Amino acid sequence: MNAEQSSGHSTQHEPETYDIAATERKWQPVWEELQPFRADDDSPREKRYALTMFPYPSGDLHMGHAEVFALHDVMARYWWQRGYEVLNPMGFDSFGLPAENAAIRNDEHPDTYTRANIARSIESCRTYAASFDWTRTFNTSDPDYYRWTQWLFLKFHERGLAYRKNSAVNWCPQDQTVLANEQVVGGVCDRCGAEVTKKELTQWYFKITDYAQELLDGLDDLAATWPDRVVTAQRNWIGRSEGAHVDFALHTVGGDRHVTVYTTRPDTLYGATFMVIAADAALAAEVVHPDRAQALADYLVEVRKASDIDRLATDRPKTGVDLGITATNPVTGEEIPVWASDYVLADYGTGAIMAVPAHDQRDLDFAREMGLPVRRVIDTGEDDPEETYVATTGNGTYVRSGELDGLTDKAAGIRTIIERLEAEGRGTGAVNYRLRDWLLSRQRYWGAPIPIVHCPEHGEVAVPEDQLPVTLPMLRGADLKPRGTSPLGGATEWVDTTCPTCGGPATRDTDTMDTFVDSSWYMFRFCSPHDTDRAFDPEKVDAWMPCHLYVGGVEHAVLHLLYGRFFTKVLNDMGLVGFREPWSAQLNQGFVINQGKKMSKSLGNGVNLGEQLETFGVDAVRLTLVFAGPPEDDIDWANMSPEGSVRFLQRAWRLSGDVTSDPGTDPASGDPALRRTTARALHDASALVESYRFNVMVAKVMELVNATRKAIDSGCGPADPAVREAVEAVAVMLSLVAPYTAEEMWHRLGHEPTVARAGWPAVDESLLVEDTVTAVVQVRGKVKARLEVTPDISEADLEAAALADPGVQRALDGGEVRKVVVRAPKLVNIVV
RNA sequence: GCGCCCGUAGCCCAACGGCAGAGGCACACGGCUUAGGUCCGUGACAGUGUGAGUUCGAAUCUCACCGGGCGCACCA
Repeated sequence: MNAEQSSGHSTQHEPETYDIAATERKWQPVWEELQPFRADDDSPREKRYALTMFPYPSGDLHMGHAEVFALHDVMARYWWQRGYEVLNPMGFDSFGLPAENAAIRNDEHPDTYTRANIARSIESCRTYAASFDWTRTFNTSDPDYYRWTQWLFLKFHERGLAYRKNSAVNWCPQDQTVLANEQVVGGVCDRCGAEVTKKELTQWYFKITDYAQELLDGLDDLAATWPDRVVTAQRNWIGRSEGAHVDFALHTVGGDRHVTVYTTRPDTLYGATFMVIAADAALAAEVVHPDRAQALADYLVEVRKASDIDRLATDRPKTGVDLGITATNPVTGEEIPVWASDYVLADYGTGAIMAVPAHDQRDLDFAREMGLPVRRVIDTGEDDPEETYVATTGNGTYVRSGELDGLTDKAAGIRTIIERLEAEGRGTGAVNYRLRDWLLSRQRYWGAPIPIVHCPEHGEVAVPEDQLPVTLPMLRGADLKPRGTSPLGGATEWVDTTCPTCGGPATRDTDTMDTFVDSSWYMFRFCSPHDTDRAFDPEKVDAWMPCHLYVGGVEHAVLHLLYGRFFTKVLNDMGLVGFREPWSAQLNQGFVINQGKKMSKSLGNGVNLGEQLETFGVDAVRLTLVFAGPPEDDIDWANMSPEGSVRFLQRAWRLSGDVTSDPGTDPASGDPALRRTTARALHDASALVESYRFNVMVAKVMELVNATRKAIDSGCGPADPAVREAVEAVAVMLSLVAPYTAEEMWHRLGHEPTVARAGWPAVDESLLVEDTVTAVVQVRGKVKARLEVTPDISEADLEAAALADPGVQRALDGGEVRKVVVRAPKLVNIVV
């Protein structure tokens, strides 16, 4: 569809043709003028905060953006129509690697690329008619924003929640920077897919583990309004387990010492026949017998060669070295050998385990490999693991377990052992989490500098708040090339500074923050985006938040969504916000795919959004995406029909030209049947939007359009007030999905812009009550008759009517009626 | 290996335990048209992946299996 074609084909039969391109051009400037979606902090209306994950500014929008913005916009626009004051902001997560890499390639500054892309993105969004409040926009790479990112870092630092430690960290050789655990998926870099290696480095961390239990508990409430998969992913990621810390006496050459292990099965302590220490834990090197030190060192070399991918392979044979020392099993008093292996992780639990080969498959595999003893202490009725090499983990009767012998209850066994250990001072019940602290420093340029100065005298010194922001030095092109250390280190003038405490020479921290830090608090900033005195205005934040709906991709299930929750809890502890969860409800959209596969350059199956918009228009593309199916489902563009969407929009548009009654006509005297259809459509559409069934909502509008067409052509006629009522309802409902068409319809109906703020028509409840209802009569569950009855018919009357029906009588065929189930006024089922 | 979600017409998808079809695409036929479809109308097409069970009644609840998708997975 384009303008030339339509005007060229105007005929006396179709004098009016809907010119999509012209309509888009017509209303855009009008909306710019009206600014119908500017959120007013002081509005007396009830507030709604509709947030969609702000994007990295990649330039033109693509199909994925188009989908999420279309879905999100349905809810934002619906809330406006229902009379809420809606905050629907948009900004850009504009720090990050793509801009930096582009700057290296093009020998420029990342900001140049970033700003150009942001301008294009905003333009695309405006054409797309997303109902964002552009007066609140910001970019996380602007000093006005990252100054507050730095301020928050300092607040965390004050509270001991930002700290530095040395440890083996994830290193992406491609991006030349460290990564948080959350950014490593299956051993590869989440961003670039390169195989992640380990590196021993001193890095900054946020102490998210302090909030592990609360992050977990909060999910119980969110489970009702968040997608299951996100809640599950976060639960898994936090990975709470219950068990015990058990102390073992370790006999080393240098003397005895205690080592604590973490176990979820303290009840199997009698079956612990050896101990394993993580090979890369400092402890292993400390306790190893001198004769075995070389073997351990050799082994470590081997271990470090193995990539995460190798390490994650579950069928990988167990390896390890005997440390040449023994430990005392605290309940049996036995001396058991101590080994080092890479199947024990240094940074989980205590980095050391008690091995119970009979009841843990990993320990059994290791015992088998090394020829270590296996002792069954729970008889589950299955074959002995010692013979089958299959560890038994189920319930059974304790054997060879001292005071536990004869017990059959696992919980009781665990309780008994913990009580004994606690009484003897050899252990205690313990809870452990899989969640690790959040590694936030990055060795790249395009991020917020960490506002810390390192002083030879005073160590880590916070940059005073009044000296924020610590702005990035001007580096460009080759200066930004990754060298394994932060590019900021090369800016010596910037690095060399004075200690805020003593005034002596000192150096700035040269790492920048993970961009996930920027996005962990942006939802607060939107509430007072131009505040120059503070990160956000607590009063405004409490007025708008928590967000009533957060729409975005499920790929952030444990990254952004966990970090943002963590920040919110800390800010609440600091007294800056009045709530502990930032997003009350969440919706994940699916992907737009093509021909069954993810769109990609290599497959050559990409769909260009710009071309689709050019060909079908903004409204039709939006409509297609919303109508395609449930929002969470993937959309295969190859199965979609934007042509059909165009046709429907024209069909709807045409209705607006057929209405002959005047604006403001009282619909009360209108055709009752059409009025009921309209009322029903509005009523159903509300419920459907509120439950995110946007595709079904669109179907309801289509139904109303069809009914109205019929009423005009072969029913009450175009002059009937019910027709105007119906078409106006179509325009308002359509404004959630197809804003241009809806506006044009509204205009043709004789109204002033904008339909987007016209308000949801009030539904006359009496019109929702049907005069008659079709009652179904079943015999043996099969439909045998339909009766038109009043909605308030009594069960007895309905039963009598059903039994009197000739068709039913025939079906009964004289058989004996054993039971009659009546569900007035809809159904009767006769059991013979 | 463990857990979760999903299988309805040629296709995309609807259906408080109660008439399997709301809507759309594609298709066929008719109308309007010099013609076309971006118009109007009509129609055909599934018995709900398979097998059991619960129930007066199952697409819907339960179990098993088949097929597809997702998450977790050496975390002691």
